[in-house]
Amino acid sequence: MGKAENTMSIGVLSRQSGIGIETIRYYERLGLLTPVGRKTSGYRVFNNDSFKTLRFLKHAQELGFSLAEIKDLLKLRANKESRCEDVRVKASKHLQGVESKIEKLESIRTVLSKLIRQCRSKKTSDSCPILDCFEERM
Amino acid sequence: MGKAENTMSIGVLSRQSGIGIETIRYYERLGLLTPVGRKTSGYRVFNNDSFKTLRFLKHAQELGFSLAEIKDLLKLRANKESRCEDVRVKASKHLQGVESKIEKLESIRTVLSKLIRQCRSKKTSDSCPILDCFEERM
DNA sequence: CTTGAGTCTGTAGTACACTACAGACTGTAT
DNA sequence: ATACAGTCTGTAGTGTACTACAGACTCAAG
Repeated sequence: MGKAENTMSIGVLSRQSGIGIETIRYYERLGLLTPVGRKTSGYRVFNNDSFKTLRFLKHAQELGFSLAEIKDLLKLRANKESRCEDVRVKASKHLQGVESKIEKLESIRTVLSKLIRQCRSKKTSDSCPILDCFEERM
Repeated sequence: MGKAENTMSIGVLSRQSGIGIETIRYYERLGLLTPVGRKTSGYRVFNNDSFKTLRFLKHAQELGFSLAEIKDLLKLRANKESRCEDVRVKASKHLQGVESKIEKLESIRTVLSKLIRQCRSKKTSDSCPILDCFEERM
């Protein structure tokens, strides 16, 4: 053991995580990722935990969590106490949001595909069902 | 007949359409809605067509079209020539975008609800399946 | 004629998640 | 010693769709 701390500069972290340097600094400004320290020169020092945090962040982001939500999740991850319940609640709320987005998009899909079908099968060549629909009052 | 042109000020148009004055002026800047004229004072003059254009815009927006897409649609609406085909193509493209968004959201929903279920039914109280998942490499 | 509401232009702010600089300093290899 | 890559801070720009505001002008009613 000893001091094999696995530290790295921001450039290395960036290359390893596939996240841009500017983006990493941006995450720091938002309080999502704090360097483990600084060199006397002011250079940020990161370690493997930083890398894990970034991976966590990316995964959460891929599931549609905003950076603000992710900030909360990271806090829960840091506190080892009773976080699982809270995480589940946050995830459930987020799931609800996802589901309502899906519903909205599905109703849009229904309307749109109906209009496109009408348009394709229309006989009267002078008016466009889609444009007509958009002009009508609801 | 005669000159019952049904003109109105921006404030009246705003109230009738439910769209804010600033927003109407913003639409004008983007080239989506041009007043039919100006008074000597510089006041914008609108008419019933302006109202119809705004209604068109809102309906298209409710179906998820961006203002840039709507600008194109409005151009097609203005040209009386062979627009229906073009409109259908634009609508179909938009529908594809909607469908791919739905797919993405559905896969998110699947993953999320699975994680939440795992979390609810877990026995081991020390680790959180959701947090664990986010930390894992893909 | 005065008051108050309406409107004008131009600019800037909001939210979100980045992205891009300028200008200065540091670290490393030759 | 010097070149060059890496990093620093702070500020500003991107895209989307608004929204707000300052300061000036106009319009209608009493």
